[in-house]
Amino acid sequence: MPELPEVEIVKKSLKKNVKDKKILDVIVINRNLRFKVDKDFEKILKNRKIQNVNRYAKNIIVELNGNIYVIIHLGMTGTFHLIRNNILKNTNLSFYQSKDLPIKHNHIVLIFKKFRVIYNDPRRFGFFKLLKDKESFKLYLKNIGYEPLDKNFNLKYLKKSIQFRKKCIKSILLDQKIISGIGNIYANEILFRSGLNPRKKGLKLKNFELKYLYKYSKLVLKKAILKGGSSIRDFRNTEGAKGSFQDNFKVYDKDNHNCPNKKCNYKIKKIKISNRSTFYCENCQK
DNA sequence: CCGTTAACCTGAGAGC
DNA sequence: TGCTCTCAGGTTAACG
Repeated sequence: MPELPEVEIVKKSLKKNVKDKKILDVIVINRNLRFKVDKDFEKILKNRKIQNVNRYAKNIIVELNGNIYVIIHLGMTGTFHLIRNNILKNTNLSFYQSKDLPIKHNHIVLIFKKFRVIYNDPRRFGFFKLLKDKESFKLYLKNIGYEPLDKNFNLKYLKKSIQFRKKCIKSILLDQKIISGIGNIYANEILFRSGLNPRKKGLKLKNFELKYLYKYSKLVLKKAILKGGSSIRDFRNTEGAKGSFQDNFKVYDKDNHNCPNKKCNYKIKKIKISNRSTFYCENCQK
């Protein structure tokens, strides 16, 4: 479920706890995630030191000594739990789940000296991808479109990736190969703020509309990160802080609510675009 | 090459 | 209670 802002929060919590720590052991309980966990995953990670934890779009990048990279994607329901030795109370690293370690769907356990980190994922849409050299890591990133917070994400990039496409702008925003990091919530929110109808075709967008898209995709994601992400269910990060961007939703899950634009008396509509729920105001978004 | 659809999974909640 | 149906913050193989 997490999109760029939520993955950023998870990454920060993870980084704070595991950077410069050595992985003493690895247990894979279930290899059948979106991609099968590599056969030598345990062997390669064991006794390696975590040099850094980064993020690009919705991918968490764990950098280990010896040019080993682990790309972690949380899919729809992936969460991390950090459990300190000899302390019964669990510390949750994740969004969207209870503070306690779930009983079912724990798939991967990383054991450190003073704690262990457990990956839980009921639907198993997430993955752990092992990349064994810098080249394959670079290649992996190359196949992802720029995220709105990337310095290369600019008007020129938007023009060349949007203005010739027949598909609708919402599908473009959700296509990680074109623009990465945006998911269903933020696509809806960005389009409302940009005054763009989600069904509008990419090639119909005018330059001034691309400028709005540029502005609001950055702005919405940044603000969501500042607010600690969005959440519909309970969650805590390691500081016990809650995300609150859900209070700033203007259209997502607001069908039949009044349009937030005070000068408008229309109701927010709910439609489906390529099987994803889409919320918009037909008066404010042209 | 392009765009759309079905499929991958489990669990929560609504309606009966 | 329990059954069936729909929906969920994601991605991608397969198809036309």
